[in-house]
This record gives sequence, structure tokens and C-alpha cells, in this order.
Amino acid sequence: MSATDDRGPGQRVAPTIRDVARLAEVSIGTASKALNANGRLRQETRDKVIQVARQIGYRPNDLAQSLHRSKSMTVGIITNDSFGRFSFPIVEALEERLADQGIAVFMCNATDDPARERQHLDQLMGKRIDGLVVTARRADKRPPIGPFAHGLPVVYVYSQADDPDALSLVPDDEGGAVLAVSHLVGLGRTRIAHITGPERFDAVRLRRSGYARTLAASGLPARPDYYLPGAWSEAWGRDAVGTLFAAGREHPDALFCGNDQIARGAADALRERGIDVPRDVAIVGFDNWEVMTAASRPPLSSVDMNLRAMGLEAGESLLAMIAGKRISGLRRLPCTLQVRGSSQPDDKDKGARRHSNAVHERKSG
Amino acid sequence: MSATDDRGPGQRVAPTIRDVARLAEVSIGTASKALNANGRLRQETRDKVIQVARQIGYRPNDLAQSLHRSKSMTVGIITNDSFGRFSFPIVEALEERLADQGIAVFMCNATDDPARERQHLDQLMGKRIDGLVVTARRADKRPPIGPFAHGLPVVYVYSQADDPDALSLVPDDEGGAVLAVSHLVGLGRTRIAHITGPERFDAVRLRRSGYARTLAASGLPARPDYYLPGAWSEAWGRDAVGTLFAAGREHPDALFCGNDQIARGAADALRERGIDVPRDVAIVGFDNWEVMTAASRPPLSSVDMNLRAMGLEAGESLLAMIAGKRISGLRRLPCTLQVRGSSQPDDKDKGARRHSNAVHERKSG
DNA sequence: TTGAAAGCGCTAACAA
DNA sequence: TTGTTAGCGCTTTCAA
Repeated sequence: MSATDDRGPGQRVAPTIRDVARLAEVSIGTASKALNANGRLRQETRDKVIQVARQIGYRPNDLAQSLHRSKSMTVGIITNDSFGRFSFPIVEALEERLADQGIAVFMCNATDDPARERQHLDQLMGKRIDGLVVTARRADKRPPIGPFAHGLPVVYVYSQADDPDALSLVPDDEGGAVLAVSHLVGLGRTRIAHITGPERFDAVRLRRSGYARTLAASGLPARPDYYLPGAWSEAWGRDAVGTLFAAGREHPDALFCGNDQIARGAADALRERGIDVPRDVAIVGFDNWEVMTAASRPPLSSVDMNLRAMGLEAGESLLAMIAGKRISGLRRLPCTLQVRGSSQPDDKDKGARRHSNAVHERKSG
Repeated sequence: MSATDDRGPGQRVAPTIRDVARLAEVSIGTASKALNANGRLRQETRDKVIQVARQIGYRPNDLAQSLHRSKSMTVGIITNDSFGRFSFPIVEALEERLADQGIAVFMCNATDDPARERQHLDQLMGKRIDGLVVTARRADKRPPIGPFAHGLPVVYVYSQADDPDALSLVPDDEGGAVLAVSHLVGLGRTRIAHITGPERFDAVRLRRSGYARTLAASGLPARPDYYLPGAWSEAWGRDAVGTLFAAGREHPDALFCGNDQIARGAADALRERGIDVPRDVAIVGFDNWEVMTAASRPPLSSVDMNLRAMGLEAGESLLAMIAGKRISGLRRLPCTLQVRGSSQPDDKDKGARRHSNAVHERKSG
């Protein structure tokens, strides 16, 4: 059943403080003091006001309050991820952190369309947001958002821009790669290949750099034929394994993959070739995307970018900026390694977790 | 580099209409008329005001405007999906539709915690939202949200509640199953098994019902051993195939799976047994989740719940309700079938798309 | 301890 | 055609 009919707009008239005052037989000023627990008031009066307010379901109008204080207690978040896998945990954590402080979040999806972005921005400025968060599907540099009233706190998360007044928060991709490859080296692997995504991604270049750096630091040779950039897909993971394990080549004994989809494709391809994971070849992926890591056989070890933590950090910073602190520049937040069966010969999937304690901060490059 | 220092809150003072009026040397009332394109004004005056406004970057304060009109031009959306796969397309489409009308969306995540939900609701009431959307991770019935000012337009999407004044929008799971199974029957399959999720889900019961109904309508027997409820995972899909294709049993020639993960697991298991998909066994999944359908070998045919369309419809209905129309009850929105290689013997993955034209509307059960 | 009133930024009704 | 003003709901001085 689906009923429709129009009786005109429901007369939703929320009670005002004036109503409370009238019923409690006090002045508006007194009612305000009572409800805001400030000013000197007789306890009796205070109680009566509060009592009445509760009875009639009074809820102060934030709009009026904001107008008065010129603090809207709202922030905007503009995303270009079409709200996908990456921005979601970030947004969720951010929203959680801000809701704690009574700050509400306007959600705007720009779908990589600059026109929509401007439109949203204009709307948000009209709402007099106290801060702005910009996020994306990839952590690469983007043109700074704007223009808008100077002084608005802006944080880019999983995204970065050349904005001297804004803060950018991105994962430490290079450090994550170091974690992964060090782990493989620690298992005694010496022929570690790197299958990864398209080179136009910052993440690909940074992760490769961490890979190369760790090999060098471990005294292992850098073999150009062991570096395979391609696509972010399972199919590419399978193809790459086809190449690496072709007859007549020296086969790798470990794979560091640029994401979990590649890693899973690789695991599937190896199994089909009768190559045991992790005994013959250990695998570590990237993203720690549960959908992939759990479904893979064996479950995938993977680098976690800790997107939730990034979201919380973004919230924290934004609150500080709203409070008047000036924060800017680029911060790279540490990744973590989650070890599972694909790189853990003995007791599979114990879920041991290694933390990178060092916070890596370096300049945007 | 990451710089921090506190110079106190940046004095962000947005220009007001008073500023515009002063600079344009007119009264506030005149400025207002000019900017809002109403009232009779000399073209010259109008132009001057607009000119000045543009120069100083004037943007009307929606807060003040809202206070005056008692229309906040905002709606709240409370989700319990921890913003996942299902609510995302819905929210995105909804936001898009509402942004068109200048309505901004407050995003609140309640993570299935009633306390957080109430807290968010209270905040939203304070913001004087014009409407509310509630969404979830599964389309099952939930307790009605509230209480709050009566008359607030409420739409449940991918979620439903016994609220006589609210509208609930859910996918037509049964119809989707009919589409899938009819398709398999149309391919000449006669032994169609159904591997699906936990029976506590409404979706599982409804899809089963569509499955059973279609078998009956096609004169095919309902074999109890061909119905396998379990978990929503790839592992279950693989296990179920193990059961169905055990030696000494009559094997199915088609599988209708309750979601794409199950379907993919099943496809993997069949391939490993040397059973050809779709020649020996055709497969149709549910959700049309690209991550799964595309990575599967062969690519999966799947039922699409058209979540984006649900989001748009929710936006549409909400706008109508805000405009005063009363809409309530439960609406089931049609699913679509996307045919790919897993059920298409000849030319694989042509992406032919069949639409169910009938809109199924029935009472909540 | 309480009341009165100004003002936040804007719109709309009414005067001029 | 333009100006004046009340009022949206709230907080915060300042008086009483």
C-alpha cells in the first residue's frame, strides 16, 4: 500500500523559548538563563522553566543561535569518490568525531565535476560552515578548492592541494611499502616482485620507491623485470603472474602487490599453477580491504592505510583550526601491516598486527 | 612540512546585505529587492546593487533566511550501513537530486546504535531540517525513528518501519528473483538450485519466494535439496557447490545465488571441478556489484536493485512531501537483470539488459 | 533575582 | 521607485 494525498504542508511549529517563558510565567531572558545554566537564578525558577521546556518538547533553534553567535556548528565535506571505498571510512570517522562536539556535517558529492564543486561550495558558504573537508578517490594532488572567504579552515584528506593555508592528510604510501617488503625480507624471501597499478598514480610511484629502498637496504638486487605496473584489477594480477612465472625465467618467491585486488588475482593464478602460497610464494597486498583479503585463498596479508584514523585526525585538526589554531602543510599518516595466511607459513591467519611507530612526515613531492 | 601556530580565530566576517546597501547607496530594503529580483526597481539601481554585491563577494546568509522563512533548506539522513555498499549509491543519488533544489544534506551515521541515533535526531531537530531520510544495511523492518515534531516528512530507504506517516522504499526482491529464474528457465535449464544467505533476512525469504513461484509457474519441481541458505560469503558459495555436486547426486544445471559473492564462490568452485560455466551450469547472482561481477570468471549475470534509482525516488518523494503532499506506505521498486557471461553461452558479456517494466507494489508483509 | 531591549542578517509589508 | 520597520528565535548586556 502506498497512500498519497495532499492536505497542504503540515503545520510543524516547533515551540520557541517565548512559549516556554509564557508557560513558565517568566520573561524570555529568564527562560534563556535557566535553559543555558548561566546567570544567577532562583533554583525554583530554573526548575520550573526546565520542567516546562521538557513538557512541551522545547528544542532550541540552532539557526537562531548560529545567527547570533556567527558560528553555524556545521562543516561541509566535498568528496569526489562518488562516496566509495576510500572516502567512506574517512567520512564516517570524521562525522563521528565532529558529532561529538555537536557539529553537523553537510555531505556534498562533486563526482569530479568542477562545476558541481563550485556550486556546492557556494551553497556551503551560504550555510556559513565553520570548516571544510575535501576528499577524493586517490591521494594525488588536485587544484586548490575555492575561492571563498579567506580564513575558512580547510583540510584535504586522502587528497592534497597547493594551498598555503590548508592542511593535507595522506597515507604514507612509501612507509607502507617498506613495511610490506621488510616483512617479506624478514621471511627470508630474496626474489620479491612488485605488481602494481598505473604509474600515473602518486601511490604507485611512492610504493615502488619504498619497495626499491627496502630491497637496497637489505642488499637485494633491484630487478627491472620484477617491477610490473599495470591496472588495479584482479585480471592484471593474474596476467602478471603469467608473465613472472613463464617457463625459463627465475621465479619470484614473494609478491608485493599494489592493492588487494591485484594480490588476489595473483593468489588465484598461483593456485591454478599449483604453486603454494605462502610456502613457494608469499604475498602481501595493499588496502586491507576485507572483501578481498578474507575471500582470498589463503587470506591476504595487506597494508592498511588506516583511513578511519585519517578521518579522526582530520576531525581533530579541523576542530583545532576552528578554535583558531593555524595548521597547514602536508602530513603523511602511518600505515600498518596486517599479516594473514598469504605470508605466514606456520599458523595461518592469526591476525598478528605490526605497527609502524614512526610517524613519517615529509614534504609533498 | 606541517606548520602550526595560533594567531587566534581568523576574522572571517562575511559581508552582509547592509554592507551592500551602504556601498550601493541605497536602503537595505532596496538592496534586498534588487538581489531577490522582486519588487519594482529602476533597472539602474538594480544593476548597481548587483554590481556591488558581486564586487564584495556578497553571499546571502542562509541561516538568517531560514530563520525568517522557517524553512531550513536542509534535510537529514541517518544511516546504519556504516556507509557501505548499499546506502552509498542511494545517498549519492539522493544528495544529487536535493542539491538541484538547493537543499543540503546532513549526514549522520548511527552505526546501529539507538543512542547515537537519538542524539543525531536531536541535533537534526535543532537544525530544523525540512525532512529526514533513514537508510540501512538491509531492507528489513526496523522500529520507527522518533519521536520528533509530528509532521516532519520521513522516508525510509532500503529500510522500512511501521510508521503510518512515513514512506518506505525497498527493492522488489521477489520480482528480482523472478527475473533471474525466468531467465534461467528461458535458457532451457530445468534443475535450478538456489544458494543464498541467512534466512533471518527478509531478502532471503522474498527471493526464495520468487524462485519457488517461478519454478512452479514453469512446471518445474521444487526440490528441497536445491535450496541452500547459509552465509553471504564466497566461502559459502564454494561449500554449497561442494554439496550440490557431490558424487551420486543429480547435479543442477543452473544456480540462482542470493548475492554476487556467493555466485562468485560458486563459479570458482565449479571451474575447479572442471564444470563449465555457463555451458554445464549457468549462474545468476544478485546485487550487480561490479567488484564481484567483473572479477569473476566468467563475468557474472546479476540482478540489479537499482539503488541509485531508489535514491532518486526517495529524493523526489521527499521533495513532494516537503511541498505538502502526504505520502506513506511501502513501495517496492523494480529490479533489473544484467546478463553477462555466466548465463550467456553464445557471445559472452555483451551486457544486454532486460528491464522489468511492471512496478510491483504490494503491502508490507 | 528578574525584566526589558538591542541585535545577529534577512525579508516583506507598509509608508513615503 | 525607494525607505522604514517589524519580526524570525535566540543571547546578552543593562536596568530595575
